[in-house]
Amino acid sequence: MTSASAAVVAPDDAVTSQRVASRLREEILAGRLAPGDRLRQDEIAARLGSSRLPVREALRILESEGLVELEPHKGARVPELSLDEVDTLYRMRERLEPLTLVESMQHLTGEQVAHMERVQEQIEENSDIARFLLLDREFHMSSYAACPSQPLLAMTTRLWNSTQHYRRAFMLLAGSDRSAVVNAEHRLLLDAVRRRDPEDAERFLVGHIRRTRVELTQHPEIVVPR
Amino acid sequence: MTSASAAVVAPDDAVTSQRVASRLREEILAGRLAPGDRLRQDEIAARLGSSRLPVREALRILESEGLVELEPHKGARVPELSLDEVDTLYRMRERLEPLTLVESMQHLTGEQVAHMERVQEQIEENSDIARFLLLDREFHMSSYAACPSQPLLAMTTRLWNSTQHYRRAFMLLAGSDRSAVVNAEHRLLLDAVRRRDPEDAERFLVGHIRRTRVELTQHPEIVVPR
DNA sequence: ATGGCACACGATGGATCCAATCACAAGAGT
DNA sequence: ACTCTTGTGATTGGATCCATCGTGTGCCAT
Repeated sequence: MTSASAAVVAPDDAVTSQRVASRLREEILAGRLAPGDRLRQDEIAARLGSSRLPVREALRILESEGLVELEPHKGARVPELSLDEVDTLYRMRERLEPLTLVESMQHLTGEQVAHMERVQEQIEENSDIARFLLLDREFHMSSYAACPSQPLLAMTTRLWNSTQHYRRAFMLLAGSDRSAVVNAEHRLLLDAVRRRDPEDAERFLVGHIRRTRVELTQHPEIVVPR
Repeated sequence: MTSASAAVVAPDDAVTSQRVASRLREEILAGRLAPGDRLRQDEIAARLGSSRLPVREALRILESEGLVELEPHKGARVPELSLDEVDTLYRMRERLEPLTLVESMQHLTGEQVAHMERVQEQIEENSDIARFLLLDREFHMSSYAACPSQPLLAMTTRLWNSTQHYRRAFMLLAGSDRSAVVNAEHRLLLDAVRRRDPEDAERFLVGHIRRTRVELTQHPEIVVPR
C-alpha cells in the first residue's frame, strides 16, 4: 500500500514531498506544532534539507488530512478550532467510525485482534499521558486496519488527526482519573470485536466517543475563546 | 468565502492553481473526464495556459476532494470505483449527511428554503438528465449551505464528488422512470426542513440516500468489473 | 496622541530548467 | 517461440530564479 492516508510513520525511500509531509505530520500530532502556529515554507525547507517545492506539496498533503490549513498568499498554519467545531468533529466520529469498525471487523484476522488486546494491556499498565495518546490511537486504528474502503479509512484518520491536539489538552487537564472508564469501554469494545458482533461494537464505540465528547466539551478552556 | 471546498464554479481572480482546479473539477463532474482517464500535467498546462506547477497543486487539491488519485512517478487519474466502494460511499453518506442537514437546517434563512423549493419546481418541470444531475445537486447542497462546520461540509461535498459519475451512469441507464419517487422524497424533505424538524429531516434523507444506494447497487454494469 | 497611508521587507505563487523514474519496445540469448 | 534484458522516450519530481501579494513599520496629518 503506497497510500499515505493512514500511515503515520515516515518511509525513508519515498519521494521528498511525502518525507517532508511525514516529518511535519509527526510534529503536529506530537504537539510540537500547536494550533495557530504558522508553517513557513523557507524555514521548513532549510530545516529538512530540501527546496521549497516539496514543502509546498507536503503542505497540500497535510491540508487534505486536516492537519494544516492553507490560504492563498497567507501561508499555512495549524488549524485552531472552537469548542463548537470540536463538538461537531466528535459527532462526525460518532457516525462514521462505527461504520469503519463494522466494515473492518469482518476482515480482521485473529492475530490483529490479539494485537489490539496487547495494546490494551499496555494502556492499562501505562501512566504517561503522551504514551497513552499513542497507544489509544494505536488501539482504535488497529480495529480499523482491515477496513477495505480507502475513503472511509482516510476520513476516519482525518477526524482523528483534527482532534488529536484537543484530546491531548483534555488529558493533560483532566489527568488520568477517568482511565478506569476508558479501560472498561475498551474491554467491551474488544470483546465485541472478538465476537464479531456488529451491533455491540457499534453501541460501545458510539458510547465511547460520545462520553469523550461530553466530557471534553465541558472544558471550554482547552480551545481558543472565539 | 475563499474556501474552495464547496464551490463548483471558477473564480476568475483566484490564484492560478485554484483556477486550474476549478476547470478540471468541472470537467470531471460533467463527465468529460471519466473514471480511469489519465491527467497529464503537460497537456493540462498547455491547454489551460499555465506552467506545470499550478497544475501539480491543482491535482493535489482535487485529490483532497476525491476527484483524482495521485501515485508517485505514475501521475494522476480519475478514480475507478468498484460496486463495493460505491456502496460504502453511499453508506457514509447515509450517516454523515443527516448530520450536515441538521446542523445546517437551524441556520437556514427563509429565503434559502424558498430557493430549495424553486429548485425542486425546476426538477419537476425538467426532463433532461444532465440538467437533473445539476439541479439535484443544487437542491441538496442548498439544504447544507448553512452548515457552520467547514470540515463537515467539505466531507459531504467530497462524497458527492466521488459518487457523481456513478449517479450519472445510473440515471442514463435507469432513465427517469423513478422521478416520481425522487420528487415525493424531495417534497417530504423540503417540508421537514421548512418545519425545522430534525427527526423527520434525518428520516427522509436517510431513506432517500438508502433507496438510491439499493437501486444503484442492483446495476453492477455501471462500474468496472473488478 | 492617535488614526491613516505609504513604502519596504518578507513570504508565497509561478515559470523555466534539470534530474530521476517509469513504461514500452526492440533485440539477444536460451 | 518465449523470456529476460537493455535502451530510449515520455512523464513526473525537484531546484533555482523571478513576480506578486501581505504585513508590519514608520511617518505625516489631524
